Amino acid sequence: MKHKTLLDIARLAGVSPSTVSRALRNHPDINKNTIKKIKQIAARNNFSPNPIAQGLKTNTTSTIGVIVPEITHDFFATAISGIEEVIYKSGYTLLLCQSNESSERESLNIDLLLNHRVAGIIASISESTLNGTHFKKVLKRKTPLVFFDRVCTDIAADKVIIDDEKGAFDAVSFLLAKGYKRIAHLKGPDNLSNCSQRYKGYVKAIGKIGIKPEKSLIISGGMNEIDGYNSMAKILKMKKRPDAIFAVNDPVAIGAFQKIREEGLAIPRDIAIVGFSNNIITSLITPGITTIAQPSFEMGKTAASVLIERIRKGNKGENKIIVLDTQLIIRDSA
Amino acid sequence: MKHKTLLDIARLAGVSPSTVSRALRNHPDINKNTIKKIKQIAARNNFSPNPIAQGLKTNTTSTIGVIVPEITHDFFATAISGIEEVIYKSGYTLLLCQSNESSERESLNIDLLLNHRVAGIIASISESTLNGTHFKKVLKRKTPLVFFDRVCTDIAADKVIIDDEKGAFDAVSFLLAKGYKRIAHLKGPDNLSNCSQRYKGYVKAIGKIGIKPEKSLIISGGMNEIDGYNSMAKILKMKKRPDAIFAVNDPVAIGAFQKIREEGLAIPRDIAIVGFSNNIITSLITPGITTIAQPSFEMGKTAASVLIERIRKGNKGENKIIVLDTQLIIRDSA
DNA sequence: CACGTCTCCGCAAACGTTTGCAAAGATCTT
DNA sequence: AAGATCTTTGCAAACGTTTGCGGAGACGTG
Repeated sequence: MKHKTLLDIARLAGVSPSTVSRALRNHPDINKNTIKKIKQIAARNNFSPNPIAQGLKTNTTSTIGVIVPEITHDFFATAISGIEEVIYKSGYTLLLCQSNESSERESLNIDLLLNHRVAGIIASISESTLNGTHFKKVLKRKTPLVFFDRVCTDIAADKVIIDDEKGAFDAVSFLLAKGYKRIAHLKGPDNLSNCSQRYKGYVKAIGKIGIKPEKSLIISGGMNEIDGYNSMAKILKMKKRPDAIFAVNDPVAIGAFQKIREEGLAIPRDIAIVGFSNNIITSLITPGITTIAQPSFEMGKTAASVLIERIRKGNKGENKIIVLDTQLIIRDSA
Repeated sequence: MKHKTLLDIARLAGVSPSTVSRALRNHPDINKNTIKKIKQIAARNNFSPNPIAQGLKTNTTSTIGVIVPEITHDFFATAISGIEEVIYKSGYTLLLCQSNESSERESLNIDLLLNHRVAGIIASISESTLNGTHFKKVLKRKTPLVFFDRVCTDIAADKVIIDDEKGAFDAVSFLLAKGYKRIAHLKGPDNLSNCSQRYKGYVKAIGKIGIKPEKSLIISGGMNEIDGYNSMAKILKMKKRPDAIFAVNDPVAIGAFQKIREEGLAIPRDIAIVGFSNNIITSLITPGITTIAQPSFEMGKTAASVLIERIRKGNKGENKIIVLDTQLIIRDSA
């Protein structure tokens, strides 16, 4: 069965294609009755205009491109879910790309999306993205762009983030209040803005009580479980172990958790741990991991809303930075 | 900056647009040297043909539509990741839809994808999809279609599944071998083929040692944690409790797990539990949950490969049913 | 030399929309 | 009654490709 075209509807209604085109979009030039008649006929034939032809004519589509490092991360999966919800309601569709934490792949994804004439792009940058040169292409094409969570600081675009520094500060302050003295930090890559912010929060919190951060207690690594596992292994080999761990995110905390358990140590008795993100899993393991709740679904939703607003306004206006709230979730790991 | 067009390249090369079009696709009618020259010029101007114009002309796109019940499910997230991997490598892009377990939404998603002239569709049906009438539209449009995991039995399409009956049989047999006598089953919706298959496997396993399944030990519910939690609550109220639980999937197992823990019971001492899918989480909680490993990433990859093969062959040929292997993963919950 | 056969390329139509412009008829103004 | 203005519609070009067909020139053949 073939799709009906504007011309088919025009013939059925006894008018010209241009009238149908205008009628379906409630153009004020068209008579109210004509509009009603045409809409009826269109509905009866369940016609909807070919988005490809529309795209060709208008040089834009109703598709929104999304680039995330990895779909399988709990945080990104639920953020995408939030994005999908508002995009869907607004009549857009979602073109999904995965950078696999590779900057080159990210750049190719951008080319792909621009080539597809997406109406806008929502992105969270990869671990290996050191600067935003490839995002400049997006700006050049005047394609609306919004970052969420992992943002590019050198690119002028809307940004939806959380107060990572404050979250980290809260987490570490909590540990300090509990009486822990030597707190290690499993740090993420420096080029990721949120990681360096979390690091700042860590430094600030321990600085507040007059301690200087010990170099040896700061272990840099990636954002995955395996990274937490490896960093923890290093820590456990130290002669003077820390009594608590602040992990840059939950997967890293989980990795550390596993290593600690493997060594037969008890949490929090031998070593305490707090994470960041409030992935579901932190509530299911024993002991539950104290963490910072990050509104992932909400972040996806607002990123999408902000983007759509920008699209509707013709990509005009100041760049917004929206900061969402975090919350300390206390469980038994500290 | 505007996108370059075929015409721009044609002018630069001093040939007609048709020649450029053919040259870029290595049409045999075009002289080898001309091809080389045109390709050079195209590359230098980093031109790539406008997919929208191509789509209009050829009435198909290089986009593949994916419909899943929920992106946030571990299983679907990793399956999507697998899909993305092969789609990307093959030069296609991924249009993602979420049915939110709603059959109507699923139907709308199908309309959307067909309207967008996707090259093919990969789907896993929703919990509330009782029959495949809305998938008939896909067949009518002759759009290639492949189901994975949750398939529509009444629709002629390629299918990528696992042997759910065997998986369930293995899981329950394992419990029986361990000496458990009264095994309850937290069952999924009957309309989901894989759920009814798992149920069959359960019945078969306990039938094999001469026991008849007790009606009261079979609790129907959904596929989420909350369903497992609620079903478990019912079970714990029974006067004569089962000594083991076989859950239709891991989220349900986790829900049951939480309820059991809340009641202060011990796993597996008071009650044993086995799940299905091998979500990461089952390995992280204590005790680890015995489950059936389901190759989610692999399923996504093969679904995509099968679809692309079908697209390339012009949607011809027999419908394939590909059954992937499962594996019993023994942990401490039984 | 006349003809057929290849090789290579361009013309122009087509895909299904959108939109500037013109124009026909209706209504108003003086 | 004759313009002027407003309302409503249609014409035709355009968006950037693809593709059937035709044709110009090169080459071979008898």
